[in-house]
Amino acid sequence: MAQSNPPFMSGVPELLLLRLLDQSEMYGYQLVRSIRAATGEAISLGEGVIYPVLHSLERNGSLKSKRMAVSGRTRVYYSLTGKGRQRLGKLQDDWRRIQGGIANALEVPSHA
Amino acid sequence: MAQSNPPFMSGVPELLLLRLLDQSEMYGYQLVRSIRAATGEAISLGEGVIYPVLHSLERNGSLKSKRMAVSGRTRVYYSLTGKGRQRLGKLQDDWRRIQGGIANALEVPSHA
DNA sequence: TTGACATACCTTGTTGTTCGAGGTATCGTC
DNA sequence: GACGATACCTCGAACAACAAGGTATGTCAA
Repeated sequence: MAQSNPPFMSGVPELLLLRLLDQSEMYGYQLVRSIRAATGEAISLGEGVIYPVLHSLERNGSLKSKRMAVSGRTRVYYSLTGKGRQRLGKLQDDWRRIQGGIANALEVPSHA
Repeated sequence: MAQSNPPFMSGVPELLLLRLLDQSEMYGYQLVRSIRAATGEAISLGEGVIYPVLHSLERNGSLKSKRMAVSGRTRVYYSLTGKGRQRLGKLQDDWRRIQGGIANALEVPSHA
């Protein structure tokens, strides 16, 4: 990971993408902005992250895409497949487990 | 990351180590078990993760160590330095930001 | 006494994946 | 006709988590 955003980001782009696309189909450039909005500006992912993840998700059958021309520009809309929904479910479970585990570890009375 | 355990683990070993060592000094092998306990069995890190992180944290001045012989075996006890406490603070902030951002994204009324 | 298991330390190589920087092209507008 | 926004894309670097493997000592039971 060439982080510039701090750590804790592994798996996050995939989770966010699947989650947003489960709500409505979207195209890449739109997802870049939606992620900022959906996370309350807490997380910002560049196009250099979004597109590769989108492609690999499509390659492994979690997403399907359709190209559409909108006022001269081409957009590639992505939506979830059954496999994608399954993958989303698994990632959400994993996330909750890790998140809960860390919450446990952090909530213990502080040393200071 | 060679994940086999699921994703979402980047930065987590460092955070957990610093957090536990902020509460009391401990040695590596003990930390392996403490992490399982502190996270309610949600997170389990092998020695192959713990020791390298411990070493790199010591190298960069976040931890200091002292060797102690206990009933024939050598233990290396680690404790936080000022820099380590600072690092812990930063990581906790980062974690809370990411965690909050994802919570936002996930809590939106589900599609289904 | 030997075998197994827990304790306790360690290193190596693989592998994925995030990220910034860079690249193309169209549209609107000033 | 230049600029910024829209919209797609690729490449290489850096990092770090992980499994597997390696050493050695203590304890306990068969």
